[in-house]
Amino acid sequence: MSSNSVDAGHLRAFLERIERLEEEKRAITDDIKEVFAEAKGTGYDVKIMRKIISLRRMDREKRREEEEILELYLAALGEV
Amino acid sequence: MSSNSVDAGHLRAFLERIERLEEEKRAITDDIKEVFAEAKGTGYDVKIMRKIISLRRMDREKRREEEEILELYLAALGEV
Amino acid sequence: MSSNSVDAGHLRAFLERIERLEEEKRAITDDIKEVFAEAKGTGYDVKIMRKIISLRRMDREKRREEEEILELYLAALGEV
Amino acid sequence: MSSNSVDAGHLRAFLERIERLEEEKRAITDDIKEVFAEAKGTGYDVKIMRKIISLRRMDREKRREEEEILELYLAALGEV
DNA sequence: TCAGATAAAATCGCGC
DNA sequence: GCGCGATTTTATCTGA
Repeated sequence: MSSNSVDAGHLRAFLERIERLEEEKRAITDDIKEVFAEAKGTGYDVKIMRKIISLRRMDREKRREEEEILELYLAALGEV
Repeated sequence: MSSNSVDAGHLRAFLERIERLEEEKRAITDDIKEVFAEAKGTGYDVKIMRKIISLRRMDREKRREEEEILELYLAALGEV
Repeated sequence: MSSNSVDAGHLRAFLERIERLEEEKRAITDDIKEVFAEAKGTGYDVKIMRKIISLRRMDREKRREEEEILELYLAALGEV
Repeated sequence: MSSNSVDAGHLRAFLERIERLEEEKRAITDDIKEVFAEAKGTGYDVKIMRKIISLRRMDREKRREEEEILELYLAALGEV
């Protein structure tokens, strides 16, 4: 940034957009907590649930990374 | 937890609710990043923006806590 | 911490141990950078190398998490 | 990179060197954590310790940079 | 109170 | 050489 003519009103708009989004994010975090609490109340083990979710996420990420490396390999072959 | 009669189909439903919420959360995180990127493109300094947001959040929390303590005082007065 | 009689010389010793370890860590980080640079000079694609390393690390972590969740399941069964 | 004649065995050697170094790095990270834990057990505040370490690092960097600029000045003088 | 999960900040390497 | 994106590191927060 090198100009001091930046529009402060514009900055304020950016800040408020971010703050609104952060509030939404916090609400979702709370929702997640509630679902865990509800599951726990139904008799499920939260720790196990977290592990399952973690493993499922790792599967997805692994698949994604494998696709990425495949593309990198193909791109490298294209350069041969 | 002491029963193994828990309903696996129900567990699956909980997991999927959580995963959906986590996805929404990630989407919002991305939105926030985008707003920062846009602000940066407009010439604002992201690091400074983060500081401002952090300070504003602290202000809000401080005000909230002050209101809470005021209510506590008022409640205590009511009991006099 | 509630005592002010903490031994400042002892604190200094802790700080120095940490600082020495951090220095060792930095040295290793530099070594890693050098190996990447050497590999790059030999004609390898650093991005692909990083992806391979990342995938291999994910494999190891996945295996570890699977063992952990197995133990959690066994522990849960023990409580039936 | 334009050749596909890269030696795969050589690549493997690079990857293993890096992975070994990363493991050493992780070990040191764990050592650092342990020292912090030990210090905490002795009654020190980890957060404050981190701040002190950070400040000391900044001091060292500042001094280093000042020396660098001094050398630059001296070199410039030598060219007069 | 503590470890473990999550989010934020700093750092680094790559491409233009 | 510099900004951008990815990775790593630090700090905060939550739950046991």
